[in-house]
Amino acid sequence: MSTIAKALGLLDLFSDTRPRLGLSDVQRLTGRDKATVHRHLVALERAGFLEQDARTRAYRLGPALTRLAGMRARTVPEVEMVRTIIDTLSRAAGELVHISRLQGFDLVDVYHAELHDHPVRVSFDAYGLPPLFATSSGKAYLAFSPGGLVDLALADPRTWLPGAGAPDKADLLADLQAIVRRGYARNRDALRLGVSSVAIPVFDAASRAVATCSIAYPSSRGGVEAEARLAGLLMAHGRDITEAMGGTVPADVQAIWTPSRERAAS
Amino acid sequence: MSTIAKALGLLDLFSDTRPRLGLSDVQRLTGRDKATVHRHLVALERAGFLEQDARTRAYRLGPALTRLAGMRARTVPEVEMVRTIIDTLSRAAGELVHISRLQGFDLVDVYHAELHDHPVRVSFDAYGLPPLFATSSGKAYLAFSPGGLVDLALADPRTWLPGAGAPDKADLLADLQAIVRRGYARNRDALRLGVSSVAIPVFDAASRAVATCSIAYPSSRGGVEAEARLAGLLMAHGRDITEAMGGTVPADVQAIWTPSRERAAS
DNA sequence: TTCCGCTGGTTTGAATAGTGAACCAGCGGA
DNA sequence: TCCGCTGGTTCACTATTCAAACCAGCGGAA
Repeated sequence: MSTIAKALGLLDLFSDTRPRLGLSDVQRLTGRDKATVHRHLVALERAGFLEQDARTRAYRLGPALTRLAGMRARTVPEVEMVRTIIDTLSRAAGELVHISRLQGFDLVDVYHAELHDHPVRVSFDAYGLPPLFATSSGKAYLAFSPGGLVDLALADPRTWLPGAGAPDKADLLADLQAIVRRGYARNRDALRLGVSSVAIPVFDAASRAVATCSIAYPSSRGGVEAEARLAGLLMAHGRDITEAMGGTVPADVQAIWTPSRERAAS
Repeated sequence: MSTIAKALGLLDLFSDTRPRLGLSDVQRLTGRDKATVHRHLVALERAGFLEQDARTRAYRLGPALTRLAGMRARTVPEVEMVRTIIDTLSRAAGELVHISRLQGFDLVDVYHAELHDHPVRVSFDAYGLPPLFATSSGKAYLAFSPGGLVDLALADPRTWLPGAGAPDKADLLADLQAIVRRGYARNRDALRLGVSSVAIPVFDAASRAVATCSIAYPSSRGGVEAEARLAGLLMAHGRDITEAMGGTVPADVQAIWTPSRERAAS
């Protein structure tokens, strides 16, 4: 493991629930040497990736991150293009919409939008790297990926529902087939009670699923009709999203996403 | 110079005008060894701080930055984010600097600093909620906001100068246009006799004005030169302030804030 | 007060990483 | 075919990391 990876890994220790860490905290969490950890923290602080509270000496995420993230949002067209679509979608859905990319079996947030003012909203820890099988996004991804991937994913404990062990393969495959037929994946209260979601895959230029777009909503807000409405919204924009990211939706998927009367009209 | 500093320094090579860099570009810009640079780039990419275009093999800023910046925005109070900048600014200006956020048409204090020891100083009532048109901050905000907002503000008596009635719209619009051209708003003895101030807007991620940063000083302390010095100071830090709060300065405003010789140099 | 256990931070020689000149392969143009 | 560029890799040499001991400061308990 490279020094750089180790140092950057320290940034991942910070989370919504743990926003401030002291030297000893970091040392305990990583199990690494204290002297080294300290030098890394200082290096990160010098570069502006962390900043240190003058009083408590605790470290927190630094301003350089904001600066660079802003630059990325302005200069990386993928983000720019996806942003307008997701914003529109969030407004239309009235819920939290987010788009995540897959790195290994981790779902990492590319962009999310919450442009509405429901008093009750899903407060989503968009940056939590949830297990694949615990999310509609993860299932949407697997459903539209080559079969071998499911076995790989099943072999990795990090993809399992917390405290639930490996999912049953037969059940899972049936589930994934249903998703393909339906055109979208769904979740009700799986990862967190009271939170439901629907998700569709996003494809790359070679029509491989590489990312997902999902809408999360409070289960209290709706049953079957709400799900149908939100899933319909997602599928209606599915092609736009994939194309904004430079990809192509496979014809068979597009056929499911396009209601038959529209297909007849076009 | 540590390995970490070198690697993180690579991220600073990316800019709005240079968003995509190949290995050779980075090597040339840094003057460092190609093998090392390559290893650093790969490490950054693995951590998600960069991503590589599959086709051109060029690197660009990665999604981890968005993820971490979002976390920072949620976990670090905005006061903390701007504090160091405002403190520095106050020391450099030798005057009272404050940053206010707009809630409706009220300017509410986010943070202020007065790190100097002039015997004569502007004593500021941070909780006074002064009327919008009576402050340089208010005018800075309106000048850089969509036109419709002016009419809304004019319709609200709470924004008027105390005891003065509604401002004349034509005068006001001319005033606001001058502010946009100048890059900052100013006030002399408007709200309180003997108190002058200069102000610039602070923008959010969508480049909308959402707050202001101003410097208040005793009118006795200076005329045109003092104003020019303080306004210059403000504009020089304008981008830092906006970015510290997670926002983006619109290109046209940045062009006014950046002296032409600096623009030529970069 | 004195002790204790914690905190952040620094120093030491032995082990382990990172470094950089030279190298390779691929591509587009003359 | 050659050239100059690109991104990427290899292997002696060297700088960094490791582990442990150390320091100073703080807050609570005896």
